[in-house]
Amino acid sequence: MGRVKEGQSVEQTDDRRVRKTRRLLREQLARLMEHKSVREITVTELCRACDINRGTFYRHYADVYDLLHSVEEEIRRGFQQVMDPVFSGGKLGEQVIGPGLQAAFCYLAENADMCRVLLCRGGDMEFVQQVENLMREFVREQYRKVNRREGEMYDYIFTYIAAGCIGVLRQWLEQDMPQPPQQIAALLEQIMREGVLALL
Amino acid sequence: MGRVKEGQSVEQTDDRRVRKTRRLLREQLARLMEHKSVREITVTELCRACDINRGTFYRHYADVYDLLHSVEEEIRRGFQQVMDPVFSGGKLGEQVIGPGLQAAFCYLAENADMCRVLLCRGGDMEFVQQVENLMREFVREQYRKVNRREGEMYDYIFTYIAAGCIGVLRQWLEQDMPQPPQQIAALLEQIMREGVLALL
DNA sequence: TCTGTTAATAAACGCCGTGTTGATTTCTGT
DNA sequence: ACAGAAATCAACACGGCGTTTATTAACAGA
Repeated sequence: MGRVKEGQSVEQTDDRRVRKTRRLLREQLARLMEHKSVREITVTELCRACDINRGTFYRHYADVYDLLHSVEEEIRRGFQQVMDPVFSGGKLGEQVIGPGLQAAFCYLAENADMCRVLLCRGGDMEFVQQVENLMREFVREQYRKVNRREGEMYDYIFTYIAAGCIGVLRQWLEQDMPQPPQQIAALLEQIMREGVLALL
Repeated sequence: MGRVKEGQSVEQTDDRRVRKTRRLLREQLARLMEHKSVREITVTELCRACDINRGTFYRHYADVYDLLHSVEEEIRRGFQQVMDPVFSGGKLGEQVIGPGLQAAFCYLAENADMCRVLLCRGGDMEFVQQVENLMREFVREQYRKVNRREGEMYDYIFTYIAAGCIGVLRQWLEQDMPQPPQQIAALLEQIMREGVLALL
C-alpha cells in the first residue's frame, strides 16, 4: 500500500543524497517517457535505468504515478508562479494579456521536454485539465476587468478560450516549437483581442 | 504478447456468443471506469465483473487497453459518420456549421457515459487528440469555402477553434449536460461565426 | 575530525496479475 | 442432427509489486 509521505507540498531536504536520488528518478522518468507510455514504465525498469535500489524508490514514492504527479506539481507550481504577478498586479488591465501569455509560454518552453510528454499524445488528462483551469482563471480575470457579467454561458466561453490556448500550445510543443514563444503568445493575444474572424 | 486479432476494423460476427461476450465486456468496462482509472482495472477484475472466463477475454482482446481502443474506435467511427454527410455535402456553405455541430453534439450526448469517461478527467489523451483532429478538419473545411488562404499560422487558428470546441464539450459532459445539445451547438456556432468578443 | 543519524544497498519473502496451454463442455449456424 | 467454434476450467511459469531485515556508506553538525 501507499506509504505515508511527508505531505506532498514540502519536498525540500538538506540531505544531498535524497536530492540526488529524486533528481535522478525524475530525469530518467522523463527520458523513458519519450519512448513509451507511463503505464508501460515499471518501478523495476526505472530503478535499473537509475542504477538505484528498488527499495530506495519506495522510500520516496508510492509508485510511478506518485513520482509523475510530483513532477507535474512542480511544473504547475512554476507555471502558476510565473502567471501570478501578471495576474493580480495588473493595474493597466489591457496591457496584461500579452506579457502574461508571453511569460507562460517562455516558462513552458524552458520545460519543453517534460511539458510535451505531459500535455501531448501520451499525456495525463488530469494534468492538462489543471493547466487549462489555470488558464481559464487567467482569462476570466482579464475579462472581468472590462465586464463584470457572469453566468453559465460565460463559463463556456472562458473555457473555449482557455482550451483553445492550450490546444495551440499542444500543437506548438508537438512540432518541437518551430516558432519562438513570443510569436505564439502574440498570436494568442491577437486572437483574444480581436477574435479569430479578424485573422481569417 | 499481444495476440493477432482479426484486423481491428472488422469486428462483426454472426455468432451470438461472441457478440454477447464483447458487449458484456464493453458494458462492464464502462461501468468500472466510472469508479476508477483505466490503469487500475485488471483483466481478472473485469472478467469477474462479467462472470466470464479469463481465457475468453484473451480470445478477443490482448489487454484492457486493446478493449478500450476498440470502444474508442467505435465511437470515433460513429462521430465521423455523423459529421461526414454535412462535411462533404455542404453546398450551402454557410448553413452547414450549425447542423454539423448539432449532429455531432447529439451523437455524443447519446454516448455520454462512455464519452465522459474517455474525454474528461481520467480519459485518454490519444483519443481526445483524435477527436480534436476530426473537429479541426471540419473547421478547416468550412473556412476553406470562404477563404482559401493556407499556412502554418492558419493551422494554429484552426487548432484553436477545434480545441475550444472540444474544451466546451468536455465541460458540458463533466457537468452532466445541463443544457440540451442543441443549445451548446448553437453557442459554438455563434462563437465560430461572430467570435468570442461579440458575446462578451 | 569525530559522532550520531539516516539514506542507500542487497537479498529475500509472499502475493497477485499476466498470458498461455490443453482437455472438456456448451452453444451456434446451416 | 452435426460439425465447428466458442466458452469453460485448471494449471503453468513468469515477472513485477510492496515490504522486511541486516548491513554499509554518506551526511550534517559540532
